[in-house]
Amino acid sequence: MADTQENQIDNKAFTEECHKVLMAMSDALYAIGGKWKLMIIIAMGRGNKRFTEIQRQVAGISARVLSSELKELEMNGFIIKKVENGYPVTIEYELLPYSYTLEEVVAAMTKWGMQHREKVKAEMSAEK
Amino acid sequence: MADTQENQIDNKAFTEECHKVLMAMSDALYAIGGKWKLMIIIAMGRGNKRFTEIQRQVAGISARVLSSELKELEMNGFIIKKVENGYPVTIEYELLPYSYTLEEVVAAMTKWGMQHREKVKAEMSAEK
DNA sequence: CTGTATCCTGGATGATACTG
DNA sequence: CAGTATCATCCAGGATACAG
Repeated sequence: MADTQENQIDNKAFTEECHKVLMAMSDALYAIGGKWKLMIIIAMGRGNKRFTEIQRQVAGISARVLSSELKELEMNGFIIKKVENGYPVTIEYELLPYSYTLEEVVAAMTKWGMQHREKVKAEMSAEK
Repeated sequence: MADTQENQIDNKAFTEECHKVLMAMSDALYAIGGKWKLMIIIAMGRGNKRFTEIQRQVAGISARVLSSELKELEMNGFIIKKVENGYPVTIEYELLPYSYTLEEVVAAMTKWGMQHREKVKAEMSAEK
């Protein structure tokens, strides 16, 4: 009985904690989910600042999509667009400090991605 | 001159490293990207094993989508479907060990998601 | 309860051409 | 170089109904 009550309490707390975690994950996916945002941030973190540089580095992204992703990233405080007047005008994108709060996420995902690639490769050669 | 050469070497190595990281991220996004997979794994990690339990916990997912996501997760070795014969038949899904390799990723993302939520909330109240 | 079958729509993306 | 405009396409996912 006491056991049953405790279990109910535990389950309730557990469910609430689960909701919190799921909500956090949902928030994260909303902000940085999708096919490109993290990859753009990685490329920029490696020193790519110009539109064309980023596009070359992030294989497969089109100008239209890169343009709209950069706008979203700017709106959400991850990057800033800098326009230098001159001949010709020079445009550079830079990471803002908020991008660096993603370092752990990026590190964890890339590490996992590398392990996963190894696993898939091993399976490929295993099955004939 | 030597400086220029060294820079070229550095840049080349740097670009290659960037490619590796981007490829790893791309692999990871391919396997666990999308709106639902990580959330399903979180819910299952909290003890939800039945189809309906998972659907209730992962707010907003439809039966059709959950069904197809579970199939993909099973194909990719993240979960296993267990069928217990009885009256009625009981079906449970369980995380396989490979799901636990995602722990760091999940932890990093949920932590970031919580911080992000706080930041957004702070901005909301700031701008009247 | 645990799904599957259909139908359908919006938004994301690709392709291509064009501009300052 | 750094994009924008336009059009066509595709598919994830929602809604609903149904089935074992």
